Amino acid sequence: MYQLKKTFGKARRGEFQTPHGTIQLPGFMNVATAAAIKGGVSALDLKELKCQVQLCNTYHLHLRPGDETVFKLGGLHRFTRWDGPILTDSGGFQVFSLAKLRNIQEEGVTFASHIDGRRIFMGPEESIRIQSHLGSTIAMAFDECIENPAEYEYTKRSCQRTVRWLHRCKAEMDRLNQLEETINPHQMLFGINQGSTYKDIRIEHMKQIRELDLNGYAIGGLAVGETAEEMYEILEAVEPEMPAEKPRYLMGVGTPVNILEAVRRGVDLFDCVMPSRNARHGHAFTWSGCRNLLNAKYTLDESPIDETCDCPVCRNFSRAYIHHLFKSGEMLALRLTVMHNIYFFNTLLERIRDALDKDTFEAFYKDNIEVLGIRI
RNA sequence: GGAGGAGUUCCCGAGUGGCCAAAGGGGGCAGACUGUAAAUCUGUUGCGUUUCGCUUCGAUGGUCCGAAUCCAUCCUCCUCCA
Repeated sequence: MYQLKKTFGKARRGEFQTPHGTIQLPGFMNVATAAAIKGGVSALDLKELKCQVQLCNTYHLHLRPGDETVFKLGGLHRFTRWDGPILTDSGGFQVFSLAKLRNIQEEGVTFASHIDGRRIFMGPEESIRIQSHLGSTIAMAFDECIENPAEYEYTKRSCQRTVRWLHRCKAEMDRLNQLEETINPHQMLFGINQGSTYKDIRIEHMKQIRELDLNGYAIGGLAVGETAEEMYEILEAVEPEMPAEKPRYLMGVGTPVNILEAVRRGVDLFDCVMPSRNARHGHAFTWSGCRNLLNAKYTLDESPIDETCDCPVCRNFSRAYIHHLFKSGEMLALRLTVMHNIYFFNTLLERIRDALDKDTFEAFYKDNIEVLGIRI
């Protein structure tokens, strides 16, 4: 259940009530693909890092340990010891990212497992069944995330199929939520808008999927090669067609600048691997730009990653120490930098919410939009 | 004392007459990363006045139009035999 509390222009300050707690919006979801945030961060750390929601992946958990296994272990919440909301991605992104290993048909998609090469079939029903087994708070519809650039006619046909898949997802979810053994009988379903960079297809697709009265709506297939400007234009085109009384989720996005720009265009929810993946490569986000802790200039630098940050890492450790840990191949380097970056992204969204609450969003935007994009 | 083997650019290591400033790793320096096939990938790594010049393959001397590569002497290290 979504409650819109305040707006500034298109920007929305809201709350989303779920069976696992209320998500303050705009919000960031922390990506834990295989039921763990890469870099060694567990549910024990997440509260301290201001995490509201975890995102796990249907495809990965289906392959290993298997959704049946997670089901037998009581679902993702019990398995990972995270009691807050969990969103599961449907496997739709793997239709895009595993392009060389898959084959798309009306019924669904056949993948060659990236682990052992065996063929696995996943369609709307399979994806929803797996997500039901995982017991996530929010399930995502099974879609085709189209690569960029895409041909107009192909995009149109793909989106029509994604609509048919969405109806099948909804029917399967309604059925499974009725079953007695279902872990989370109140599992929610979000639909996903596609259409590549074609605004007319995007708009038409959005109009079709909003008919289903789902719990939320996502915009997918962005940040896959198009420019940031193109992405913003698509957001501006699609946003008026999105239901105002439902959360809006921009999938896989993005940089701090992307997030700020998207909030300004009416988006409520984000997820991105960037805080964790970039951290593993030494890249830290700060309130004065991003820095690479592997750079030699940090060898004797006793400052924290970010002088203005009050995360557990910045309160205790120096750039010089973390630089050394990276150089020495210590896994603590990854853990500390991932923790900082996750805290940074969650704090970014928290400050956006504060600014909306205090009617200072425009000033916040102006103060930060330039600096968040620079390299230091 | 005798016999054999080896010394290559920051490190390991390929190269046995010209296509060699010298493969491949590692290390160093930097870059990329957006619903995670990613603790991954890419570039670069002798010096300079940079479509060219200079110095460099243990040291010195030599053969040759041309030497990391062939010859001589020396230095250092390793293995085996006494």
